[in-house]
Amino acid sequence: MKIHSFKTNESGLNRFFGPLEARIMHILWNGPEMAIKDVQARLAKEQAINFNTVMTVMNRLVDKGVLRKRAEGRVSLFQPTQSLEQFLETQSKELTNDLLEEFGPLVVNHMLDALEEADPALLEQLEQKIQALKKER
Amino acid sequence: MKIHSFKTNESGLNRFFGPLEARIMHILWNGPEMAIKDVQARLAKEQAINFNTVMTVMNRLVDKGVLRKRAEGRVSLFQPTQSLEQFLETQSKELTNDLLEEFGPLVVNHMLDALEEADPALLEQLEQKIQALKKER
DNA sequence: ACCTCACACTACCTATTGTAATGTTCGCAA
DNA sequence: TTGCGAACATTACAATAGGTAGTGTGAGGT
Repeated sequence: MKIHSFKTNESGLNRFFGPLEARIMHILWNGPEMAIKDVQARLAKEQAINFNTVMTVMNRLVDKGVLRKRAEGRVSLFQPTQSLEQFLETQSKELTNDLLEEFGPLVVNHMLDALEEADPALLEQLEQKIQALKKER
Repeated sequence: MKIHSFKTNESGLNRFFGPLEARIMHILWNGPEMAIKDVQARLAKEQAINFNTVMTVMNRLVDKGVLRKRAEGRVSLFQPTQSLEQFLETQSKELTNDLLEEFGPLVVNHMLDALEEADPALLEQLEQKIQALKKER
């Protein structure tokens, strides 16, 4: 399984995951390989949460292919299959492709408007990349 | 209500709607204001479908704000609140904004790669738009 | 007065996500 | 040796979204 929906009304990891899933991924991405208990302990700092709840969700994340489970003696250790950077890289690439595929020229227009508003420096970056590409040919 | 998820594993209208919803929107976008019965008739050409099923889904689309319902005597006539062009415009703009907001510079890189593969002509369009923007300032 | 047709209301099914009780297994300690 | 406890597995229930459809209601024409 994989991520197959990008939520437009959320932000950050919540765009790809449910709220609990997102918190779990956040923890695993900002720490070492962990057991369920460890993750639960972290989550419990904010508010009480049942061990089994965490386990179920973590196992679902394994099913989805975003976490890897490894048996270490009697406990299972979990870690993301991709680094956060890789994940964002993959997702943004996929989304960008999808967007172009779906909307083509329409997106090119919005791109610049959005780019300008968001961060004019990105416009520079864009232009330089275009120049670089042209030289290649 | 509004559209709040973009499905990466689908294509076309199915990225924004469920399969039946998408077929209904497709019909309404490619024809005049219609009654449920009319839509059902169109759908039924492909395969039998219950009138009430169509009604329920169409009413949900009204709740979501993508269809407008208007009473004409005893029947209700439906039509999209936006043209397909407007809808795609809105969606692509929103998605583009979201993408930039979420990923910033990361997207700028993918954008060009994707653009080149998809359609090098778009690259030209992009460059020209950048030039135009620079002149403005 | 009643029948029909369009619409409303309600409900059930599947999938996803959050939640958690119950069941199982196995090492270690008494 | 027995049995407790920790970790995992299994199962299930709730909510939401979407597809499906039965039953209820109301108004117009006959």
